[in-house]
Order: sequence, then structure tokens, then C-alpha cells
Amino acid sequence: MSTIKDIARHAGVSVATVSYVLNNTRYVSPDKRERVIAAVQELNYVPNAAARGLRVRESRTIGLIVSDISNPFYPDLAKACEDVAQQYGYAVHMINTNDQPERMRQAVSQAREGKIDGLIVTTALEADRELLQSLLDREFPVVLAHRRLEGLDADLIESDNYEGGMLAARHMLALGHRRIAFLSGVAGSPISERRVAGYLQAMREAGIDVLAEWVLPGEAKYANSYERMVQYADMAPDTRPTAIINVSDIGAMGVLDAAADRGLRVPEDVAVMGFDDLFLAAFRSVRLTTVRIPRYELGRQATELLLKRIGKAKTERRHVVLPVDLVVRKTCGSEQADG
Amino acid sequence: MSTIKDIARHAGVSVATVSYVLNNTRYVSPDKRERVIAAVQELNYVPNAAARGLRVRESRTIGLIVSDISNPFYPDLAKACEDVAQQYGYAVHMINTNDQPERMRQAVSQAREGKIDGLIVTTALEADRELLQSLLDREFPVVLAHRRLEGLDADLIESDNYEGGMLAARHMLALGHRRIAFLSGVAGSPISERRVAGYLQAMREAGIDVLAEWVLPGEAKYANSYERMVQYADMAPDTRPTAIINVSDIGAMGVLDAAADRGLRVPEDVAVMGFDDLFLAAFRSVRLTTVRIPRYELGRQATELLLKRIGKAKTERRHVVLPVDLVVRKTCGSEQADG
DNA sequence: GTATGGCATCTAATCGATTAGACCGGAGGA
DNA sequence: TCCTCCGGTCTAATCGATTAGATGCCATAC
Repeated sequence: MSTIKDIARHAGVSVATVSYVLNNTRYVSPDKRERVIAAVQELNYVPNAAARGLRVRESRTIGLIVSDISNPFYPDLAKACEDVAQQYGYAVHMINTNDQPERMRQAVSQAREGKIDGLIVTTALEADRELLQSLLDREFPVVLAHRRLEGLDADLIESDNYEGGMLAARHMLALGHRRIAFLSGVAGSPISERRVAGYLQAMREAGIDVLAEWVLPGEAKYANSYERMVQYADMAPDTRPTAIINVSDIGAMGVLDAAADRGLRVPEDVAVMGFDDLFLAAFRSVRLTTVRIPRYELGRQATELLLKRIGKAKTERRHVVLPVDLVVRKTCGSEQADG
Repeated sequence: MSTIKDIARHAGVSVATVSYVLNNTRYVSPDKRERVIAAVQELNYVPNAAARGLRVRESRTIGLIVSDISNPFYPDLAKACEDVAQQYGYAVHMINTNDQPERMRQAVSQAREGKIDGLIVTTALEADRELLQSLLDREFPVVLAHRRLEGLDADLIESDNYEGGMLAARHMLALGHRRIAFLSGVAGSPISERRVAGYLQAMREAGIDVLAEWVLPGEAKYANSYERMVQYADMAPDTRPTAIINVSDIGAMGVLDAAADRGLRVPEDVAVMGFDDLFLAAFRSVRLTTVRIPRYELGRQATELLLKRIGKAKTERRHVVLPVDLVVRKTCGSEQADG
């Protein structure tokens, strides 16, 4: 593997001149410039990233923290992040925390080692606040994407979860439902909380008292949502919720399957909605009505913002709220055309 | 940000001693050891990765190349890779090539810059062979996972695609089908080719002549598979294939939806199978019979092998073939129990 | 009392880039 | 003719770690 010295020797110039040519940092006479370029080609030279990074104190790498890349919410966001990063010459470290603070600690450590120049955090728990704040205190760029973390002084790109909750509830209300349940996420999830708040607001506006049993927290996964739906299915038909809004599409799939297993027809006996608009929500056999979350856009904007932050002096924190929209399909029974 | 010199000064020892304590490379007296540890804690010291990397010529990072992380095949594999890497103290660079050779070139460049110590490649095209071989020629560790690349002298962890093709075809044959089609992937995909080869072998063993129109190459995506199924649906019922094997589950979803749109019942009018066993294949509304590909295991073993390669002298190339298995659900009509 | 050896620790070279500041030669002005 | 200035290029310091080899101290042996 050749070094800058080899190039300098081969081209008959100094290492400084080689560096000037490679980085375009000073004028170099055409003749020497050409000799440098030729030497680079001939020796197939690629500069060493560690040496460069040590000197200029940057790694040209950003970190992306997700709780679990195999959760279908994240791949689109991760893709956006990588697309943008590539474009700007940055690499992406992917870190799955599995919601363990230990993993977040490792990520923060990578930041302090200088392995990454900035961090995009899609899932930060309460327990991670102090850790992330310690980075921010050192002026290390951190952008929250998707999930906010109250009390953390970082940039935030999120979608309009409150509006999403309203949209969902109003859709059900417009279809004539009154007993509308909301299968929320785990207690303390700010995403879930905002969506529930929107739902509650819409219900209030409609003059409906929301029964405690209608808002059931739990894991936004298939299995747990399935179980929660089974509870509803076992209630008497005249008290059972006629509409179920789910905090995630994956959870909605569990609800759909539980309903079918219990002999309830969708949408005749129960209307079902999700959140996210995953690819699978569009399948003909599913056709889930849902609130679309702009996942790619979340990742794109978070990465653009992070890269803007890197190297720049501290600026005003940004808080971007992306619009969401209702995607009407079949599971609430109101599809317009092709049924 | 403090450096090793600060720690040395603070603890009243030399930088060498600090390094010995931190890396456990030489005996250090308990008293100095403790002073070093105290200084590290007090100054909140974290060693600089670039400086270390420059000196010892390693980045403790590996690269993972996928064609597109938003293709649901890859997240499980990527997760496995990251899980194993974390465990060994390595970070993971995720690189989406989108099947563009340009992106592969960037990845190879990262390797040569020393940004990564090894590379896991899940999708290498013919066009990438030379590039990857150039890495191997420099003794840079490369492991192919999932997709082989003929003529490349690298380690390979794949699943038994040939056996999978046989399993699928035999299942259809056992159910009494004779006109069995195989919607394959794009021409030149070795994964698809092996699966088709297994299918052809099973058909041969059953004494059935496979019509050219039964093996339709195309993109293994939803839309393209949908279109191909439409073609079949338009054939006369007595010549139309009664069974469709798909090279991917996502493609099978397209087939399922096309069949439904054309008024064909599954499995009564057409039996449908996929490959992969994605999470969505298990949904009640889908219940896709498929050949399970051990995605997590693929990623796990590839990463373990890669890490074994890194730093070790050149050893014999390994070729691991993981077993696949048939997952019988509803789309071929032979489900045993809970239908 | 001096020589020997071993052990803990130190000094300084090194990795491969970037870049501040020195240097040198030629042009232009006095 | 001499001085100044400027532009092109060079030398060498620097980033922060690791580690080879030097050093100095102390115990033991003669």
C-alpha cells in the first residue's frame, strides 16, 4: 500500500505538493500537478483515512441509531440516511440498540473516540437522556429523528403524530363509529402519547366520553396487539369497540388476524386502522387503512440537518414537523372505488 | 477532550504506562495502575480512534454491502451482522449499492482507505467481480453472504438454493400439480438460477417436460410478479399453470394479488409458493407456503467468519451451505390443521 | 564491595496525512 | 544595481496513540 511519500518521490515533488493537488488547497503548476496525478494513478494510491482523520479531526462518518433494523419502520429511514450521507461523502455506522442503554453507551463512546462526526437517533429512551446531553454539551452534533426526547436540547425532525391521531379518530367518527378504541404503544413512548392525545382531542370535539378501557397500552408488535384484540373480541357486542385504531401497522395486522380468528368481520363488525403505511398495508389481502408516516423523508431531512450541523458553529436548534396523511383502504369499509 | 498525555501528566506517569494499563500489554505496579485508572475516570478520557487506528492499522469496523436495506430480505441479515460485530467490539458500516457499480466502487475505496477492516457482500454483480478481486489480491478480507459470485476467490456463506427449488417443486408435485411455473429473478442472478435448477431437477425426476413459458424471468418485486401472473391468468384454464413458484415472498404477494384481481381462487385455481419466509408470509390473511431462508443465520455466520479472517493469516477459503426448509401454510391448499 | 540480571518504567520513533511558515528565484520599481 | 514583493514549492511540526529499546533501580551472588 503506497503512502503520500511514495507519491511525492515518484512524482519528484514534496509531500506538501501532493497534498495540495489532492485537496485542491493551493495553486500547483500544471506540470507538477500532472506528474502527481500520474503517480497517483500509477501507484493506485488512496489516502489513509486514519491519518487524515487524526490530523483534521473528522471521520467523515455519521452514526445512525435505531432500536431494531428488522422492525419494518426503520429500513426506509436508514436508506434515506445512507443515500444522503453517500451523496456528501459520508459513511454511515448503523447501531441497533435493541432498546438497551448499554448499546447507547457504546454509541456515545464511539462518538467520543472520534469514530463518528455526528449522530442520528431514532429511538432514545428516558434512560439515554443524560448520555446524549453529555454529547450535546461537548457540541457534538446530535439530531433526533422520529422520536422526541423531552428535555433534550437537540434538533428534532418528527412527523405530526398529534395530527395523525386526530385524522384517524375523525375518520372513524365520520364513518359513524362512537366506541373507538386506541391500542397505543408502551407507556412513556412520546410518539404513541402524541397520537393518543390527537385521538382524545378528536373524541372530545365529537362530544364522546372516552372509556378507560378504550385506550390500551402495550407493545406495538404483532403478538401483543393480537392479544389485546382478543380481549375486545370477548366483550359483549353492544359494549365492544366497533373501531380499533392501532399505533402501528404491524400491530394492526395482529388485530386483523385476531378479529378473523374470533369470527369478527372487517370492516362490518370492527373497523381497523394502523399507523405508518408500510408496504404490506397495500397488499390486496390486507388493504389496511392507515396514517402514512413519511419515513424516508424523516431520514432524509435528519441527515441533511446533521450534515449541516457538522463543522458549523452552534446555531439555533431546529424543530421540524412533517405532515402526515390519511390513506383510506378497506379495513374501515369506506374505500371509494376498486374495493 | 483529553489525550493520553493529559492522563500521563495527571497520574504522574509516562504515556507508555498509561497505554500499558489501558491495553493490558505490560505489567504495571498496582499503585501506578490505580492512579492511571483514577485519572482516566476523572478526566473522562476516551482514546482517539484515528490515532490508534493509524498506529495499529485497524479500524475495528466492518462494511456490510446490501443492494437495498428497504428490501425486507436484508434487515434480519444486517441485524445479525451488527449483533455479532458489537459483540466483538466492531462497528458496522452499512452501504446500500442500489445495484450500482459506482456505489461498490466507493465501498472498495473505503476499504483501501482503511476505513473498514473487512467486507461482507450480500449482493455482488458480475460487474463488481474485478473490483472485489482486487481487494482479495491485497489480502483484504471479503466474505460473500447469500449471493455467490462465480469466479471470485472469496469465502461464501449461502443457503441451499438448489435444495430449496427441489423442495418447492416436489411439494407442488406431491399435491398433484403437473403444470408448475417458476417465476424466477433477473437473468444472471445465481440465487435464482440455483433455485430454478432444483426445480428443473425435481420436474425431470417426475418425468415432466417443462415448457419454456413456465420459467419466466423478471424482477423479484411485487409489481413485476403481478404482471407476470396476469399473463398466466389470461391463458386458457386447461393450459394455464396450476401452480406458481416464486423466487421471493414479495413476488409471491404480487402473484397472489394478481390472481385475486383476475378472479382466480388460491389455492383452488392456482397454488402459490414463495421463497424467504418473511414475517408477512405468516399473517392470517396471507398464510403463504414458502421455503424458509435462514437470513439471520446467514448474517451471523458471515460476520463470525469475517472477524475470524481479520488479522489472521490467509487460510483455506470456506464455503458454507445452510439448510433451508419448507414452510407449509395455506396457499397451496395442504395445510394440516388450523386452516 | 562490585558485578549481574531482571523488572518497572521511561524516552522517543513511528504510523500517514495536513498545513504553518520558511525559502528561493524572478519580476518590477527606485 | 539593489531591494522588495510575490508566487510556487519545500521542510518540518503536528495530530494522539502504540511500542521498541533505553534506563535506572534494586536484589542477589560472588
